[in-house]
Amino acid sequence: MTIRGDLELLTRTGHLFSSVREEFVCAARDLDTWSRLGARQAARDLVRDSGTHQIRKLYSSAALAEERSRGHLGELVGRGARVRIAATALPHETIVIDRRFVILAGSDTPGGREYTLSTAPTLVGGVYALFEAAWETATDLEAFLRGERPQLDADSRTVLRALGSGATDETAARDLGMSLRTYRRRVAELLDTLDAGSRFQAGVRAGELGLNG
Amino acid sequence: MTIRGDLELLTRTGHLFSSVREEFVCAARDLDTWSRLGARQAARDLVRDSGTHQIRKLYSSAALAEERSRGHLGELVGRGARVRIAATALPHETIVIDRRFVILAGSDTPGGREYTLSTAPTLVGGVYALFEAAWETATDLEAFLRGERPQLDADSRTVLRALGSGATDETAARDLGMSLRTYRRRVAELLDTLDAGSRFQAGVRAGELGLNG
DNA sequence: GAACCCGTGGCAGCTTGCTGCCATCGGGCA
DNA sequence: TGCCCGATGGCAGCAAGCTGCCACGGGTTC
Repeated sequence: MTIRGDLELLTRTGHLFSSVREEFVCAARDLDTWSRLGARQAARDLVRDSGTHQIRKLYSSAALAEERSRGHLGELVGRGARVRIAATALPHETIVIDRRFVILAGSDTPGGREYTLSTAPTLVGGVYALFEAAWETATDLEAFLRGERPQLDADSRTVLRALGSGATDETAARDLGMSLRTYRRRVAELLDTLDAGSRFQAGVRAGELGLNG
Repeated sequence: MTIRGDLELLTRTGHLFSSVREEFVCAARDLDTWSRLGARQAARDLVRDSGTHQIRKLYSSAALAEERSRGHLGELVGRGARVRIAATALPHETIVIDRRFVILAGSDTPGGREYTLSTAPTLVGGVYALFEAAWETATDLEAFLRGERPQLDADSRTVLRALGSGATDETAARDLGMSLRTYRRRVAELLDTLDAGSRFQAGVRAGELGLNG
């Protein structure tokens, strides 16, 4: 079933949100959608009486950009929801309720954003399975905030990858098209920001922070 | 569009598989489905002329249970496909082609397995985004196979900890009460068993395998 | 233009890491 | 005892990594 526009979404699916029995899972890029709908309050209510059901929310790191959003997420966690942060963009909002309904958000169009609501078990199951897989390996909000990765620039990331490849400085520098001296400067800077006393230690840190790809 | 049974699936979607232009992604528990369809050969053909498009396959670790399957996966990789292993079960097979079609498999029913084929952009986009998230954090087949931790003896673990502490070889050797030469032998052995080409890489591996603390 | 800052890269000298070679030591074994 | 074997450690030489110094080029500022 296709739904066009936020208003229709609210009227058509509003009752679903208050009928959650066991589980409410949601994947999204950030918290904009619901704030735009003014549905933040509804979500809050949803969480409030969540004694009976489980709430899981998976966001991209973009959700942490604004201070306001961070506060809201913290509040959610405080009320019993589980929040995790995924490494990818999650451009399409996805909601699965009780493994019975799935709501997928499309892209913005002139006529308003398009949503798809479905109860087909195949569809719900497939989406749920993928959500599960993404959820399983995402990092907990708390851990993510604690881990506050020292955010490296693109340059450092390349160096990191080169280091991880096991190449010597010489070949790595050549591959990256920079001089040996500069490459080593980069490495030194990297060790510095990672607060590592040796390359080995830096490797461990890099691994911990999941800076590899 | 709902499809009931494997036969119908083949006739209805066969042409899609040969029309892949850019990308073919697939998430599944294991390789049974396609072998059951005798479609293994078709998949092989698909990969063969994959010069133009990209193939990504995400499986649960169940796909590695059988020797035969492992061989098939290796073959896939050899032909240019990228294979990763997810931590979850992935009970529902999912295929996305060129970000235009999505095929979802349901559960077995008396009348045959049920499949859903859709081209709705919202749906395809949503599924694709979730796939992307799951993919991003899954581990590469190669890394997964290698990851069977090489179980180190107590000695190596001490060395590992010393390395992780960031100390130089000299101080580390002194602390461990062994000669510099021996310490370095240990380190060399360690790099060998970790299959690392540099200390940095060894650090990453050690982190991956959680051999710290 | 002159003065300046900043990132880069070459050079040099030093430290650290790596490894082949050989001497040594201690433990089994005939 | 004499022999073998594996582990150890010293040594030496080389490779790799580290860093201070200075020069060059491209911006910016005055």
